[in-house]
Amino acid sequence: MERTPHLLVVDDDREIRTLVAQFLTRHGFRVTGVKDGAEMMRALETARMDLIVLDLMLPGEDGLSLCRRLRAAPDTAQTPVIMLTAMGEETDRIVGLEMGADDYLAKPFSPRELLARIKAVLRRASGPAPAVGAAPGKVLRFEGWSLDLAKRELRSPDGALVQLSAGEYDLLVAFAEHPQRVLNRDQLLDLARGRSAVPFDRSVDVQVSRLRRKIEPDPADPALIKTVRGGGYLFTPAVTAGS
Amino acid sequence: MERTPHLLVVDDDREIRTLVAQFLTRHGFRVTGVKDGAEMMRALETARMDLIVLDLMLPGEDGLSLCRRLRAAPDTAQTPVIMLTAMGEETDRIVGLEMGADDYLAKPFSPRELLARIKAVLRRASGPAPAVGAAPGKVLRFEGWSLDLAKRELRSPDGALVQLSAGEYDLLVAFAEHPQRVLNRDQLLDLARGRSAVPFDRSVDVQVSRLRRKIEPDPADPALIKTVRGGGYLFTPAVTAGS
DNA sequence: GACAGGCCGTTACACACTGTTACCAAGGGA
DNA sequence: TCCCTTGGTAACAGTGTGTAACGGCCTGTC
Repeated sequence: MERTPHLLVVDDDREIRTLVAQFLTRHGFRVTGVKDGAEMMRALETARMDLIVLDLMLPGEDGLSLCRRLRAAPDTAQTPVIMLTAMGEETDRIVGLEMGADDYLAKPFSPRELLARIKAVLRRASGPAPAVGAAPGKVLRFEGWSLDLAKRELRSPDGALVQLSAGEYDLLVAFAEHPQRVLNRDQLLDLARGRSAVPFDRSVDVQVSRLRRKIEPDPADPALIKTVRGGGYLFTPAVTAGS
Repeated sequence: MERTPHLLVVDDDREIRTLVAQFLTRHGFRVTGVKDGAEMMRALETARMDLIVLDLMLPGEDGLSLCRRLRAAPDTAQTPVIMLTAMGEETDRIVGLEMGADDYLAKPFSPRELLARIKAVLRRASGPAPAVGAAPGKVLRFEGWSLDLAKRELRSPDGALVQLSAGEYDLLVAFAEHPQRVLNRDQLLDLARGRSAVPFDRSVDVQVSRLRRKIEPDPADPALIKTVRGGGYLFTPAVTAGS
């Protein structure tokens, strides 16, 4: 998505609305602020929105009901919604998410957190809708290597297909999606296997060793996957995403 | 090994400060308490902090102003701040968040809540991965040497890769990021290891000795890392940051 | 259902790293 | 000069990491 994402902020508190709008504008979004559901609908008729920040408590029709209506309309069924609620009540969160909100934020919230969640939701939404078994058709490239996320294939700089086991592939994706950042064993286990470490868990070390054997020019002196003693592992190359 | 997060508590009420510090220490943090902005700035010069708990009402410069200054300085622009205020006024909250605070807590607060928020903010701060391909690897150069922070690599003036252990690398980064400044053993330990010194701690001396062996032309008469008797060590070269 | 083959977690051992200790030398005040 | 303090570094021991080997599990084939 090249163009500036356009956000719609729906909140009846003028101060919050303005503040949030200013903050998000400073961070590179186009922002429209409205005070209730009626204004929201009018805004949606005139412009396509990339994401809606929706307060739960609104005069007139409340956020939940509006969210349901958004989901029902074909034009807005796919538009991500982040709900704001005054209370951090579990039930609100559950109901909000059930109504189709993509994320939820309890007031008082920090603008930074809202920003982070907006970015996360947009990132999630920007990939093509996950069809059956299809990963986003993305290719990650680093140091001549290319990692095709749709095909689950790795090609070496000379274009040869490198056979990776499922575990090696998942680990490499975890690394390639978090480059130049030290990842500890827990994080890697979580990213690649979706589980957490048990005491004396050495499985990550062993998988890293196996992966290095396949992608490092000199596995004894690794260049791509560096060990950070006491910290974890670091994927050193700059990674670019393409298709 | 996760390093213990180091928190800075800024509050002019000695009792609150001590109480909070004790509580947080019991829960596994390293805590430094100071009473005003001047002391805060001094503390930040000597140690890198992972999070700052900042009272709004302070003698001298107030919390808001300090927060703005923290955000403006490159070293602390990323350091999370949690604001404490005596009044639960909405405007204070908003202004605090606008100044760049990450979270906000109204006095009187329960230590547990503070703890929960600190943990949440730290989780968030370490949180989402930077966008793929976004991080431009920084390189520090001095006297022909280049220290690649993304790859964790050191190259000598003739371009050869110099193998450093994790500890040697971290120590060198600490030096290179604070050149031409005497750093005492406590500061070096904090910068490079994220821990504080125990009595009779000589580990810094030993690591410096090991590092010198690898980067000094003549380790017996060091030129890059000078010893300051009774003071600490001094990294003498001018350092330039590039990419 | 039996079997083969590959994958992956566990274990064990070798080796590298790092904090501690000890001893010696250098620095500096009296 | 003596003597105490401070720093350099060798030696050692505890800890973390690399990786070979093993075995259980799953999958595909017949």
